[in-house]
Amino acid sequence: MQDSQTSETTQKSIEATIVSGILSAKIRPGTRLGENQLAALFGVSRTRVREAMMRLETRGIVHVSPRRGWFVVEPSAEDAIAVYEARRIVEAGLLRSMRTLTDEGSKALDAHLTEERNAMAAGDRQRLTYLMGDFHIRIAELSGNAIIVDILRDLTARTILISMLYQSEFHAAQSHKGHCRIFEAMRAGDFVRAAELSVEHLDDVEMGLDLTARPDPLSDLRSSLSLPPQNRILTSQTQKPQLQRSN
Amino acid sequence: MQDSQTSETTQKSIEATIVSGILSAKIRPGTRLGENQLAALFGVSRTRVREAMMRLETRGIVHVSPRRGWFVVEPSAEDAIAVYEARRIVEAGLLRSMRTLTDEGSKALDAHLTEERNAMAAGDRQRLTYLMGDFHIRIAELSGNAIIVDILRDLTARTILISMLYQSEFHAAQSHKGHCRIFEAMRAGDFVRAAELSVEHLDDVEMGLDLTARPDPLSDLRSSLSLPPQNRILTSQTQKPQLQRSN
DNA sequence: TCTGGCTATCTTGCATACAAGACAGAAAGC
DNA sequence: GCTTTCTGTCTTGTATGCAAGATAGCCAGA
Repeated sequence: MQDSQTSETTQKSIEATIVSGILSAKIRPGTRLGENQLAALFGVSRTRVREAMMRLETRGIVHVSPRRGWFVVEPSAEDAIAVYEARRIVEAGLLRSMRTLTDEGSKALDAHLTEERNAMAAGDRQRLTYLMGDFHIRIAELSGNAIIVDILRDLTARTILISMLYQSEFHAAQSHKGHCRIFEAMRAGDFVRAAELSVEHLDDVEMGLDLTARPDPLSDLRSSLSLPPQNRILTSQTQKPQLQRSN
Repeated sequence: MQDSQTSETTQKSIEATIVSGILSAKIRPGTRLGENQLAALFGVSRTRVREAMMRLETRGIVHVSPRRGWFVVEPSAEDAIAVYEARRIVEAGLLRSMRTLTDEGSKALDAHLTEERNAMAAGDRQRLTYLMGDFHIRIAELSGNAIIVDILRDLTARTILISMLYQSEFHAAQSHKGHCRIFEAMRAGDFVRAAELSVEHLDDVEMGLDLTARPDPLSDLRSSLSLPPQNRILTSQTQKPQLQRSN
């Protein structure tokens, strides 16, 4: 039992480790995830690493370039827009569907916002990045709907990758304020307002991105030669072939 | 190129074949999907079948019972409720986020509704099931956001599995009417109304389910012995161990 | 010096072999 | 007859081996 526990855990733990690495901004977009490397790291064979990679691929977090390797996705500008749009849709829909905020829920969010303040005070940027994303996941958890939680977790992971690529400076205080306002509205029972604030908040963050910054150093050349864009439009399954590494 | 095309296609085609089989109600919940069977069917080795199964598992469509086999999920009553809730959240959020309905979009939906009418007239229930689900996917496609489309496709697949388990009779005419009303509102540019109608429509369909019908013939015994419920609550990743087959 | 091609090496793609659990059905004991 | 145990078969779990593409670096030739 100990053994099967361990091996079952190992299986999903590769996946979970990578996702949480991204959520806490420890893994950058474009990072190469070699099957052999990970296999050695986790003490398993390539087979299981591959399984984890395939699962992450369907979650839109990782991408394989045939016979070159697995890479953490580098969302294009179009991807970034789509991810923010999807988040607005899901989060606004979620908040509008809520009817009450339980006491525990209120406490959980309150504690979370305190953590945000602490991390800001400590200047712990990695932790801050994690918390800023986690706020939205926590809201999803309040709904008790695991499907929505999963969807938002994956979208949040991608959001963090996006901000690592396109966010020049980190307006933590602003985001924190946005979170506080959403929480206020929720506590007041005004979920429609909370939904509106959530959309505004996501808009704010999106506006703070510099989507002209290119993760692909060839994109200007490409466009001046009027070649087709690197990514086909927003296909979450089919990702672009990576033509460059990030370092 | 022909070759690589073919092999690349094969890879995703197992996945796509199964999903479309479910969407058109040709594959029932609880169906066993043996690795060897599928491997023979598609003319590939178990390895690739397994990859497809893993992907389908992360999409919540398939489930593995250790050393027993892969099965199409049989959503529990709780799962069913969660799926409908998630759909209400996403679809309402989606419709509210829309600003215009293009001419092509209008034509596409109109054509779709005609197809629904035709299928009703022809009494083609399988096709009707497919179309009833596809309507919602088409709406998502109008948004041009592939992330939302993927999410709704998977949720729709699960919805169809749910209706195969819990829907005693099929109120096609009623659903069709609901779709028409949503389309009317959209064409009138009233997306808020469309969102409301969409929620109502999903409520209607959910109400038409008999969630006391048991996919698990042991559940009454289980509850009379006051054992813990078969499924932990709504964990989309961790599915229940199947204790029975459907035939 | 620059260009083109060759080769060595590293990567994933895929199939296969073997391990080990689950189950059904027979056989044995009561 | 009923229960229990055992064993053969079928399933997935996992590692490994080999094929084949991609890449980088070297070397030769202009």
